[in-house]
Amino acid sequence: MPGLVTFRGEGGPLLDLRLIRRDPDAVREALSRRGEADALDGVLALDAECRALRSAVEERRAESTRIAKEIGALKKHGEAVPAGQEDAARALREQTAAEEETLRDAEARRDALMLALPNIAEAAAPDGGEEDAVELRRVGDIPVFPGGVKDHVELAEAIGGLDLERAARTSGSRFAYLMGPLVRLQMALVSWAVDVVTAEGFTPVIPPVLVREEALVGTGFFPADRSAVYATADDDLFLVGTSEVPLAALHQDEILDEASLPLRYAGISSCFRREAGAAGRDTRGIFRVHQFDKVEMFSFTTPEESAAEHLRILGIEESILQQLGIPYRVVDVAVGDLGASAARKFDCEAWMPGQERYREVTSCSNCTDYQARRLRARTKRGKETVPVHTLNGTAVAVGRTLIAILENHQQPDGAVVVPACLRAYGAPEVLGPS
RNA sequence: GGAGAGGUGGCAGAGCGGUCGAAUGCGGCGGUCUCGAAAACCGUUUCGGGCUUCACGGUCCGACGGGGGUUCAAAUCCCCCCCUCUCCGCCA
Repeated sequence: MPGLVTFRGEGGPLLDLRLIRRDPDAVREALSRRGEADALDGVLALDAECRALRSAVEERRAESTRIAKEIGALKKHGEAVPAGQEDAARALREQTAAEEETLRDAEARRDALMLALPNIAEAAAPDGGEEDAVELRRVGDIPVFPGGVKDHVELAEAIGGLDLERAARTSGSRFAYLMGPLVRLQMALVSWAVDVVTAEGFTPVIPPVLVREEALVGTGFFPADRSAVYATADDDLFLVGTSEVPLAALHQDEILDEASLPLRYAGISSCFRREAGAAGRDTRGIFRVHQFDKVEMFSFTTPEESAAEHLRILGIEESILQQLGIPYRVVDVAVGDLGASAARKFDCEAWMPGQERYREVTSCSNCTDYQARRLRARTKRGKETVPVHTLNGTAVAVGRTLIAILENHQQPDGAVVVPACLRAYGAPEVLGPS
């Protein structure tokens, strides 16, 4: 496909530069909620510099073209070129080259700053940091275990489904061998989830999990979260932490027909995370591991539809947890805890009896036009070309969902009753200790 | 991995140093004709950015896979990279 493009020379708008110019105070205030207000003034100063330089450079280029055309016309008609005209043109060009260098440099610095700015949060998103997420609701009854609670490691090992020690020997900490009955359970879970989201209009996709840097920049993981991503040693490829990355990049550099929106995809993939900076946290079991599998929903919508799509995705996530019989709560994540690309994020946290608290199992974000700008995924609005909106949400994060199933549905004898919806997909009714 | 051929507008496909953002065909859009439609005919149809405008618009710059170079002048010449295709090798 010859239309496949690598990188655009002159680059598209990132955070809407025009919006920044028109109303810098509003943007500054929005960014200050995320502690990034200062970065804006650097951008504004550089932008003014870039525009002044660009005007000057373009005038010179116009002059150069004019002279070149004159010379061309003369030569074409066999007439003599006035003495010194070519020398003058050369001198002008050399002058311009120096200015172009300055312009390129200024624009590169401006773009580097722009690339580091996070998205502007929705006004309704709560202020604050990690502790300031607002609980929206709790659904499902928390199970009680008079005879005592086992956590997922005990339960999984007892049924021959997990080997952590050998995984550590093979690959280090935060890896697992998932085995036997848990493999069957995972496969059922994935197949079922794919059916559920397919019924909701999401096209299943198995995407590449190794991607170029551009896809990670485009989705906002770079430069902000670079340390979380595995890089390959001999190739310029990176292992994705979520299929959101290749799904977003699916329509990179495209102008989508508005009538085709929303476009909905469900990525099925392994996910890889370095978990740098998480040392010592959640070290037990498979709650926080370097590799896990996930079914991920991803939507491209018009700007008007994204907020509704966000709630729709959240609804699907909740429906999945309800069908699995997992008690959960929904939280509205505070601005300071959003990823760079998100304008609003809802997490579903499942009750984990082994930890006696709610922990994140799914998450859905509205990235508005942030990723679309970076990836140049657009649609036509009359004569205008506008960025689309992108959203992503977890259908099933397999590892954490397995934990929630095991721990919530455990029996006094250590057996686990499998949710009914999975039985048609090849899961046994009960996982019994061997 | 080795050898070769290529990458041009939504698609097909010319152009191979000057007035080319780019012939032609198809498709799309608008119109004429028609009760309506088809056909025919006429017109129109890329993207990004700067300046200017309340706006409609105007004007200039850039882009022929990406980046760099040669030249007064590059889609056209040179170098590097990316991608596609064919053959060979290897492989699930």
